[in-house]
Amino acid sequence: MQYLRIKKKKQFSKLLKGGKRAHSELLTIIYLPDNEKKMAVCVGKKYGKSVVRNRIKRLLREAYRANAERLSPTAMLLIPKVAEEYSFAAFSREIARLFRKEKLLEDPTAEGISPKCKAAEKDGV
RNA sequence: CGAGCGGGCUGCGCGGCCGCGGCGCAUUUUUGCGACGAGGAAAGUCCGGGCAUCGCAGGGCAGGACGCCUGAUAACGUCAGGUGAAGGCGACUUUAAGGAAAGUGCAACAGAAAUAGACCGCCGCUCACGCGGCAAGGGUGGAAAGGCGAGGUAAGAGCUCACCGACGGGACGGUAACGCCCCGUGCCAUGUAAACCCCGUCCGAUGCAAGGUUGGGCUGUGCUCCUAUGGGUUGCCCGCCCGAGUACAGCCGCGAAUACCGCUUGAGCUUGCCGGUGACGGUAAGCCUAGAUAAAUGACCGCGCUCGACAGAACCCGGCUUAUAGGUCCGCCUCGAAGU
RNA sequence: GCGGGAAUAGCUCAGUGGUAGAGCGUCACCUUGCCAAGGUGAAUGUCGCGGGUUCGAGUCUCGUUUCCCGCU
Repeated sequence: MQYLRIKKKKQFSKLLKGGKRAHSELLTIIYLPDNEKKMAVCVGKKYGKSVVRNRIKRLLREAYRANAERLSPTAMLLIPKVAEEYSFAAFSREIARLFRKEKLLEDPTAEGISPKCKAAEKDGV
């Protein structure tokens, strides 16, 4: 599953200015239609030490990757909320829910999620 | 068997599958394959270096750091071995440990008195008031003119003597710190130098966001400060150097907190041998072991167990300090109890 | 990443090594028919935390925690 990383300051300010926002209990996404799939993760110092911050970034990137299969070309910024614990299953479930809610999937008739997420949902974490 | 002391090692493992980072080789333009990919503290940024730029190839003042001795080292505030002191029955541990006889400051309260004296007291003279002698005892304090015993005395006092301590001199051992012995001096005088300070040793400043290359070139119009009351150079002084900053318009290549270099082969790691009590040094062979830049290690499944702590490289090394679930090993180590 | 600084009463700040203070706020009383203003009095600190030096640390010193600022 290919996607690009957002790196330039210009792209960030464009996204923050004109992007649409969607919230859930665990995270906020800011997105804007683009010609390619782009994403970035935003984890500042308030989340904890470097080990904790790295952990959050990895979990978010992996959760995005697992759900980005049928995503329409969109630039997206993922911002988690401060919590005691962070888990992949919860992030993945929330991202999938937000994508459906905001109708960002290319084929809206197919309600299917990746088998990985189904397993995660079964665990009910 | 119990309680300790000192020192070291390790920091979940195996397999499958999807994914990430740079590298190499193919493929030729985005894919495939391959090996590699965080730590003992990567942390705090407390010291010391390398490297780079600036200054100078000059000096002085100020400031800072360190401080028993010898050694190790590129260097250190680090390390090793030793000395003294303090603590512990002991194995052992801790130690910013020069100078108070260069000078200055401070020592609240209490206490008679804080570097200087006599409150209670003791003794002599006197009917008494009082005068004189004394510093043993009491009391205050962190500290009150070495300690303790004997002689001595009116009472006392190193006044005298023995022992211990202090100071001075000498011999011996040791590279030295120092140790030990002998002789002498009755002992002119508290503590604090992590108070100023003195003595000795060392230190130019700034830090990879250092710094370099590209980032256009040319032309025109200007503006600001200025040949010394300015600017730069280290906090200051002497000395030294002299131009600097910026706006607008035009043409071809259009990302600029960017791209590339610095950027990982180095006081490197492993093993053996040699020298040294040791830190460490020498030598031979082998090895290449992260290099990102909105910043790489994650998700899922299966198995095992003690159910996995502290924690993530950002120019690189040597230390220090702080955090750390546990597991495990070593020592003709120490103490206690019981038995032989 | 690199370099600086701060922490004292509820708040804003003082504080030579010797009993921790000021202003505002709080509480009680006086004044008033009542409130405000005014007056009188009182309470309030592990001096961020843990060692060390000292007879004695808010102060000196070492470590540590949290916060703030500067450098592109």
